Amino acid sequence: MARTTGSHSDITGPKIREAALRLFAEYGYAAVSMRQIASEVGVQAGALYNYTADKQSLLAGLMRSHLEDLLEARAAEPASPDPLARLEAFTAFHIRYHLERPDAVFIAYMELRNLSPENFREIEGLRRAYENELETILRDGVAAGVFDVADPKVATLAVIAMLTGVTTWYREAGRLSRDEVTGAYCAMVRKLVAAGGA
Amino acid sequence: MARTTGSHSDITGPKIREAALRLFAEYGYAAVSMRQIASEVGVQAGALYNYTADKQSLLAGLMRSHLEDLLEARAAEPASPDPLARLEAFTAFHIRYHLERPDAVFIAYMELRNLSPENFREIEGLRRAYENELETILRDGVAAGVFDVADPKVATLAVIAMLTGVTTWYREAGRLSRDEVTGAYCAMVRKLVAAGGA
DNA sequence: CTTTTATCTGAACGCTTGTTCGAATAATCT
DNA sequence: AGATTATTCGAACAAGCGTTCAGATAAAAG
Repeated sequence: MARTTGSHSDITGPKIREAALRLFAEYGYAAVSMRQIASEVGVQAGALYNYTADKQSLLAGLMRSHLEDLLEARAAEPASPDPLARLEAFTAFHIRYHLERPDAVFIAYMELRNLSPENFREIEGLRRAYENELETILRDGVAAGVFDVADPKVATLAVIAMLTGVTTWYREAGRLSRDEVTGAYCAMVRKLVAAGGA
Repeated sequence: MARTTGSHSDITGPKIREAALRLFAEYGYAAVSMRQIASEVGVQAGALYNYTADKQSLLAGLMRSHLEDLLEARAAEPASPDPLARLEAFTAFHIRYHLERPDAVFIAYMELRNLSPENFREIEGLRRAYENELETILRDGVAAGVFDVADPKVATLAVIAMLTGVTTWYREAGRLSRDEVTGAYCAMVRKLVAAGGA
C-alpha cells in the first residue's frame, strides 16, 4: 500500500499540528513520540516528515503560531487613550484568549527548554513583544498620574504571571464562569496599579 | 568489579536525589534517563534501584520532600495576630524560600503530569495545604475589615501565581536584589488586598 | 488516457530506554 | 580472622526512539 484515498496535505497538515498540540500539552514534548502523533492522525510515522523537518521544528512551529496569533489578536483589539480602559481591556483579552487555548498556552511556556537556541531566541522575542504591550500601558498610566507602580517591569511580569495562572486552575464546570473570573481579575489588577486617590 | 571503595548509602542516596533534581529541572523528567543520573553520580544505572523503586518514585519523592520542607519551614515562622503583618510575612517567606530552591520549585509544578494518580493526589494535597495558609490570612483580614477581597479563593491563587512567577525571571546578577524584589512584591500584594481606606 | 506530481506505506537503521539480576567486592559485625 | 551484610558492577532484556527512503498508489494535469 502507499498513498491513501482522500489524502491531502491541506487535511493532514492541520491534523498533525492539532494532534501534536494536544499530546504535547497532555504528556509533554519529550514524552510524546512521533509514532503516537502519527497514530492519532491515522497515518504512519514516516508521513509526518512531509510536514516537518524534525520533531523539534514541529514544537517550535506550534509555539511560534501561538505567539503570532496572540500578538495579531491583540493588535486587532480596539485601542483607547485612557490607560485604565486599556488595562482593563488587556486583562479581559488576556484571560479570554488564554482560556480559549489552554493547550497552546501550556506548551508555549512549558516547553521552552526543548527549543534549540535560535528557536528559543525567536519565541522569547515574541513573548517579550507581548509583555511590552502591558508594560507600555503601565508606563503611560504612571505618566498620566492614574497609576502608582514603583517598578513597571516587575509589575508587568507580576500581572502577567497572575493572569496566566488562571489557566492552571480554571475549569469550565467550576464554581465561576469565565466572565466572573475575568471580573475578579480586573478588579485585582485595578487595585494593584491604582494611584493613591483612586 | 562490584562494590566500590568508599561506597555508602548515606552518601550515594543524597547524591542521587541532588543529581535527579538538577537534571529534571534542567531538561525535564521525561528527557532525563536513569543512565544520565547515574553518570552524574558516578555509578552504573543499576545501582540507582537500591534507592528508588523506579524512575517515577524518584520524581514523586523529590516533589514530596520539597512540599513537606516548604510546609515545615512555613510552620516554623513566627506567627502574628495582625493579618497585614502575616500577609507580609507570608509574601517575604514565599519569595525567599522559592528563590533559594529554583530547581525544586520548577519541578514541583512542572512535572505534575508525570505523576501516577495516587502520587498526584498526595502532592496536590500538600500544595493545597500550603495555599490554605494564605487563604486563611486573607479571610481573617477580610473578617477584621483590613482587607477587601471579593473572592478569597481566587485571590489566593492569583497571589501565589504572581509570587511564584518570580522564579521564572529573577537572576542573581540582575537589576534588582532579592530584598528589592521582595519589597516590590510586598507592596503590590498589599495594594491588591487593601481595604478602601488604606 | 497518459503522464506527472503529491502523498503515504512499510521496512529498516542504529541507538537509547527503564528495569532486572547474579556475581563480585567493600564495609561491618562477631 | 571469619562470617555477614551492604553496595555496586556489568551484562542482558524487550521495547521504543527519531529518522530515512525506495517503492506504491491516489490525485491532478495535459
